[in-house]
Amino acid sequence: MFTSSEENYLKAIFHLGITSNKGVSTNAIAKSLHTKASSVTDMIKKLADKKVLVYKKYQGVSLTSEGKKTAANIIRKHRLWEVFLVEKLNFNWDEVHDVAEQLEHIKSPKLINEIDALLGFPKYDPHGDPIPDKEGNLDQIEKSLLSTLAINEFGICVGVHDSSSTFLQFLDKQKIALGQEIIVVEKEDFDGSMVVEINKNKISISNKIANNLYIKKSQ
Amino acid sequence: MFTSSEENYLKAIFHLGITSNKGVSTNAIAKSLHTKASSVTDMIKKLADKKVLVYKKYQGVSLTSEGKKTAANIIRKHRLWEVFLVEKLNFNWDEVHDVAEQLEHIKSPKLINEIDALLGFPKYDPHGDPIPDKEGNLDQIEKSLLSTLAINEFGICVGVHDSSSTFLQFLDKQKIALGQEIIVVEKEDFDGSMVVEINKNKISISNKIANNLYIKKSQ
DNA sequence: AAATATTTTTAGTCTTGTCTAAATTTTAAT
DNA sequence: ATTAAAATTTAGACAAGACTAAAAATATTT
Repeated sequence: MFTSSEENYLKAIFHLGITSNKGVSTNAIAKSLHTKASSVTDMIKKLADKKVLVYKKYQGVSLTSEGKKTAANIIRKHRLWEVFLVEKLNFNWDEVHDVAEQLEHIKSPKLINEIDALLGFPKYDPHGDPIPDKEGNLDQIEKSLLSTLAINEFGICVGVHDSSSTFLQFLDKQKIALGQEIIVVEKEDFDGSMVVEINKNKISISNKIANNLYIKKSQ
Repeated sequence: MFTSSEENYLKAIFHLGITSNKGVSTNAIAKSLHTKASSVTDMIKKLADKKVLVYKKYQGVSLTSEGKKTAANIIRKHRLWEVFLVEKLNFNWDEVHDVAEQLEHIKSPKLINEIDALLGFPKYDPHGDPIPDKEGNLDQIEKSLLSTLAINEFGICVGVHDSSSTFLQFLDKQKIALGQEIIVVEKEDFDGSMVVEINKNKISISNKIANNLYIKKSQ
């Protein structure tokens, strides 16, 4: 069994490990958890003893299959709770993260399985992120950042990269929601901004926004 | 804000304080939390500093109104989660305690208010215990232990004293549930056992059981 | 290739919450 | 009213998880 702190490390390392095929660096973990590198060194030694990751001094870490499974399970719980909060308890998608961060550490297999069933076994959370199955498998769908689309390309909004509440509230204000069709109308080379059509409205999107919105291209 | 550990102490002291009008003793708290008296002394000093209880060396403690409110709020959360688990997630009443013990420490006013609303603002938890309102008021209903009823007295099962899973499972096996009418048919002076009629069945009840089942007398 | 910068680790400290063992106070019994 | 017993507190220790500052290893520049 793992403490909440250990679980948070596993989750962070799992997320960081997806992008890089090399080991995850101490500093990267520290940054992601808003902690100090020395604290990370202490913790990864502990987790290496528990066989959930492999650690060679100065070489970063990578999760064992046991570690991956454990991490995926925490992410599964986090995302299922997020769906529950939005679907059953009238939370907005920008309000769920902090609460799910607490709920993901509750230890009760029956609890999370029943929540899963109550929700009808959802596959994606409110931000479009896939929910790992009980074995820890996580399906990666084909998606692209809005910023990579060319003029006249179109697709469906399927997720957000940054799920900070300011960004999500911005999307709400612009009436941009997951599942909506979006078409690139204009692109400005100068600042990377673009004009898109969504919901029959043309709106101007800054480069920063376009770098945070995932699109599933339709061909 | 309070740590989970502090919250557990407040809850324990609240429960112990209901029965005694004097201060709650260090040993009683230690026993209730399965901890040592010296640990309790440390913690109550800390809680006294936080103004949630008053403490005079060797004299035990009692909660301030602030402390009572905080404790009642934790108990409110615990009992609402228990209702949720039974009503929405197919938990049996003997399975809810440990999970609720974790869930009660989740910090999110919106979460618990929405759970309350989802459940239709219940007044009692699955064991018949009253749920405090948002201000921390807890209504005490008139109830008696089954063991205190005389022959031919009858009433409604409204709660359990001991809510250990073995006792609750025993009640399930005997088809005894809250809300059912119960009549005392025979009483045995020798061992305090009794025969009662419940659900058209006559069953024999040991003294230990009769001391753990609460009845609301009908007159 | 040497010098510099960055990253990582080590060593030592701190807080929270727990413990044991010993000392003190209160309560109960003779 | 002493003495014995029980309850409580103090003192000192420990584990978890964090920190700072300094040392060591790795990367990057020149």
